[in-house]
Amino acid sequence: MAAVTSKTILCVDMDAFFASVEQQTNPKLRGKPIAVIGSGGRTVVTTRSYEARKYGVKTGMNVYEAKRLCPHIIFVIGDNEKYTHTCRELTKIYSQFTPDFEIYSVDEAFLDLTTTHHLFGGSESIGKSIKQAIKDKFGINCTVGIGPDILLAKLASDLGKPDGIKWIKPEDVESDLKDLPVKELWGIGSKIADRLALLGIKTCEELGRAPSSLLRNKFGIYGETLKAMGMGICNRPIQTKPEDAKSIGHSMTLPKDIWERKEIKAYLLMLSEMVGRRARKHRYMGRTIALVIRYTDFETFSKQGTVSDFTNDTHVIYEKALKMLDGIKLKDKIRLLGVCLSSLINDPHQIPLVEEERKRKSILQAMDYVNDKYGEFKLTWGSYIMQERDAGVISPSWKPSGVKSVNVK
DNA sequence: TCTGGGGTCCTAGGACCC
DNA sequence: TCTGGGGTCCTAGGACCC
Repeated sequence: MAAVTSKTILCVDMDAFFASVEQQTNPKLRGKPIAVIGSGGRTVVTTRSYEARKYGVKTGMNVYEAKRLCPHIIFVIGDNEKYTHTCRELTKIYSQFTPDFEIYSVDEAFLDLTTTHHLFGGSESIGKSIKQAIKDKFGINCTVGIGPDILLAKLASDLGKPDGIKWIKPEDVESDLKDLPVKELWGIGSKIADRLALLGIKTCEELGRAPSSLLRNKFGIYGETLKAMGMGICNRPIQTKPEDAKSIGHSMTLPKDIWERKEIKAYLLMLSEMVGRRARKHRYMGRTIALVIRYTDFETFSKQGTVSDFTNDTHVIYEKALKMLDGIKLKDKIRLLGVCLSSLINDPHQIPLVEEERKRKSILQAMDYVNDKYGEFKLTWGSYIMQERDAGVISPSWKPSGVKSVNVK
């Protein structure tokens, strides 16, 4: 392999982003254990402050469990506006240091400083400047990780948390990864970690030294990637231009489990409209439609089908979803319903976004991310879209009464 | 009193065609 | 007598991420 011209990647990861924003907005919350949750009745903890973490409160916990662990925890319903606004402002800070950055999610970004770090006194100096700028402007902390690739920059930010700055230099990769559990790496979850453990591989060093043939045999095409990851090598480039979406979907845990077909249909229509409307707004059409169902006992499955023509028409999506529902003999009450449109193409009837709006589109994606997180019907994806929604895009005539309870607040 | 939502990528198996 | 196999499309499900 040819000697790699080392890149310099910087990862900025907000510390407890939503919770920090809330604490900054409302001084009464500062220094206290808080958890940001959704507005629905069956919500979970999305972000918890560092004060709450001390009690063992974790992301994904339901509110009762969080309360049990931390009786004086304060729950705050998430406010997309605040987070998307902050995210948008953050990009202004990043762009001062490089044109090549990727908004990976609403609270995380990667900056490629390879060609610009020398202009600002080095990457560590940039990291400090960014941290300070964010602190000054928003009063919140972030952690900066620096590394020769995206995997290591991300790892560095994880290791540096909270409110830290950590640099994994090329010459330190080997020692930094030596005893690091593989689970710490971005892309290795609990299942893969378990399977690796069965092979006697627990640390990154062991992973990097494992025989390719073994990994390939056990993990297929991903085996090579895993081995490279163990050595701290990652070829994923910074995506400065957002890629086209592959799917657009919405799902919701219903306010209560339902069985009545009439009720199910009402939700399916609503979900189909949410999907169709988003596809139309972003100029996509698709021809694969999936219906997702979760029963009371959490058993979850999906059924998908293909329609002959690409569509983003609410009713085409709805009718297909309904047809697939007809093919299912429900064994229990339904807890969650979802509709997803995939096999997407750009809507040929619409003019694609011009090049100059690329960056803006990536910000949009980040905002989508927030709204995805609070994907309930009443929530918007960004301020400028809210107006249209407020204008009543969803006809109240077919809005099922049951949804109202979701919409409240 | 239970357990969110939106994505991407990968695999495996079947249908169908040449 | 015997038995093919590549390629593509499609569906279902799992793992991972924020």
